[in-house]
Amino acid sequence: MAEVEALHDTILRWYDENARDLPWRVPADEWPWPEVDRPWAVLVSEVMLQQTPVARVEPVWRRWMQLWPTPSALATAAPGDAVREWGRLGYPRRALRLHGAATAITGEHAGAIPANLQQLQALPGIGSYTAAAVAAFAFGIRATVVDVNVRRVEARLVSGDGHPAPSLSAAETRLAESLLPVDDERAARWNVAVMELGALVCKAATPDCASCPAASRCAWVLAGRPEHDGPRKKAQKWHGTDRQVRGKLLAVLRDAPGPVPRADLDIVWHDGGQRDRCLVSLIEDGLVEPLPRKRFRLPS
DNA sequence: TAGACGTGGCC
DNA sequence: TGGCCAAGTCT
Repeated sequence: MAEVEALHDTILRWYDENARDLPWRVPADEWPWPEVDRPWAVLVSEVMLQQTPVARVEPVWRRWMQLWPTPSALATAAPGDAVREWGRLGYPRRALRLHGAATAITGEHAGAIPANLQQLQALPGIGSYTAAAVAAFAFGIRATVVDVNVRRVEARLVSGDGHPAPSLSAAETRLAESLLPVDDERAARWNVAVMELGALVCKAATPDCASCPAASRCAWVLAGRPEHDGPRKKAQKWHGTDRQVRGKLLAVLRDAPGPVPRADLDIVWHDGGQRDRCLVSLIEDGLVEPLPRKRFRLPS
C-alpha cells in the first residue's frame, strides 16, 4: 500500500521536525544518566503520564529518577515515600502501583523490566496501553500503542469522525494495527509520532488543522469537519465527590512530616460521614496507614 | 462494563 | 464561569 507508506513518511517527517525534547525519549545510545535504568525511566514516565499532562509530570519524573534510578531502589523505599513524592499528580494509587511493580520486577524478574507484552501487563498499574508503550519505547518492539491521541487522530484521519467513542473498540485496535509500519524501529517511531501529532496539532477541543501535515488526506477535514454526533465521554463530577474529599485528606498526610492526629483530618471536610467513608477507603486502598491513638500516616 | 479514581490549566 | 480535557487502569 503505497498510500499508507506515504502517510508514514508524512507523519514521521513531521515528528522529526516538531517532536518535543522530553527526557524519557532520549534514545539508548544517547542516554545521559548511566545510573538510571532507561526501561525503568520509560515505564515510570508512562504511568505518570496516564491522564496527566507532560508539564506536570516532568519535574516529578526527574525527582523520582534521582531518588529511585532502578526498580530495586524504589522497592527498598516505603510505599508512603512513593505517595509523598507523587505530589499533586493526581490518582495517587498509581504511585502505590508503581511501588508494587518495582517490587515485582525486583522479586520476579531479577530487577530487569520484562521486554514482553504479557509480562509487562501482569505488573500492577500496567494495562494494555502502558505495556505496549514500554515495549515500543523502551525496547523498540513492534507493539501497537493505542492511547486517546492515537484514537482521535485515526478517527479523524481515516474514519472521518471528530472524536473517538468513550471506550476503545476492537475496530480501533484493528485499525491501529493495520496502520503500524512493518519495521520494528519505524513502528516504534510511528507510535510516538501519532501520539505527538494528537497532543500538539490534532487536539481534542481545538484542532489546528492549518498546521497539520496530513490535513489534505484527512477524512474529517475533507468532510468539512462535521460536528460529532455519537456519545462523548461523560464529564466527571468533582465538587463534593469522594474523590475531592480523598484528595484533601491525602494532601494533609502528604504535607506532614510524620503521623497526624485525627483532628487534623477532621477539619478538611464538613460532612463527617463522607469524611469517615473516604478515610476508610484510603486505608483499604493502602494509601493511608492507621496508627494507635487515632493517628494516621502514609504507609510505611 | 459503566463507574470510580486527582488535579489543574485552558478557552 | 465552568465544562472540557490530559500518554488509563481496575473492578
